[in-house]
Amino acid sequence: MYVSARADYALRAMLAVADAAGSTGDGGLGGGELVKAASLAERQDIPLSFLQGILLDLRRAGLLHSHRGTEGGYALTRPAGEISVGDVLRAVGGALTSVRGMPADRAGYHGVAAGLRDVWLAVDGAIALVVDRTTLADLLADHATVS
Amino acid sequence: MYVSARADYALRAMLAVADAAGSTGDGGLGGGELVKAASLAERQDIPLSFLQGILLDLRRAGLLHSHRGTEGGYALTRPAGEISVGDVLRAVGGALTSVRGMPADRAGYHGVAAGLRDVWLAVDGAIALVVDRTTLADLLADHATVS
DNA sequence: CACTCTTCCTACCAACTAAGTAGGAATACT
DNA sequence: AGTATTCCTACTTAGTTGGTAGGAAGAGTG
Repeated sequence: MYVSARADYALRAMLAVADAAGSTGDGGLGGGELVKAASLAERQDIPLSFLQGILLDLRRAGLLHSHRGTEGGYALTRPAGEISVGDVLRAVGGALTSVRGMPADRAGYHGVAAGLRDVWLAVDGAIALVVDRTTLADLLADHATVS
Repeated sequence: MYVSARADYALRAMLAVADAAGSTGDGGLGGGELVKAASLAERQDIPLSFLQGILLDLRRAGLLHSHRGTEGGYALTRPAGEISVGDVLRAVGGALTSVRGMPADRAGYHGVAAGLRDVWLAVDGAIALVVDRTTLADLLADHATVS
């Protein structure tokens, strides 16, 4: 699996939004506090103008909602426990597994190589199992126990 | 997971070599019949000069041995049942999972994103489980039952 | 209305990688 | 000597990734 900078930044930004909302006392139920892009960029060391494009993707995917103006910013549309890592990856990245740039399920093998398609599908399923089971809340909880 | 053209071709070529050796009656035990690069390229629709570089990688990784000259070609160094898909992928591709071009195990997260590293390691493990369990012989057997 | 702050959106640039090509040197057999 | 094949290096080309710039549109304030 290749995790692009875009996908990496997207996850870090989502975690930072979830953390900011959760730390204000609403129990991480989402939708509360608005966080500004500039604040996210600074807290996770992400180039601001690059981050803005990523946040736009996340909003279009329905994971964030935003508000403009002086008191504007971003917030989760759902509780952190209902947003999985896979949701975020698919919002910015497309397919989890790709073969030569194409999604794994249309490979076009012939002859003796026909079985390879099933291997890629099995890999895709195994990845999905991990990333769909892990939620943002899980990751935040890990962090809390460490610090 | 991203499967590059190189990795894809490598697997198809290995399968074609294994098949050619197996169909000569030695039971697929490897090391027998030599197959020419040109024959592999034609049977699996791979650009010949590109394939030659890939075969070189596979030989350097110890999966193939080669012989030059008029009756030259390539053959497996081990039986097809002892070569896994993961062996081939690692021979041509490097790490199975990478984050922004770096191997998954050195990510450098801080703050609230610290838990991400464990996610990537879990993904890497899940992929490895699939590709290390599947051997070339498994894939050839699948093909045999279909055709 | 005028002003400020923020998200929104498009276009663009530089660097890198992947995919494929070309041409020849080394080796093996006849 | 000659031929066939692997071996190896350098190169080209096209696409993607990571990142920047500059403004338009909306939201609040006096």
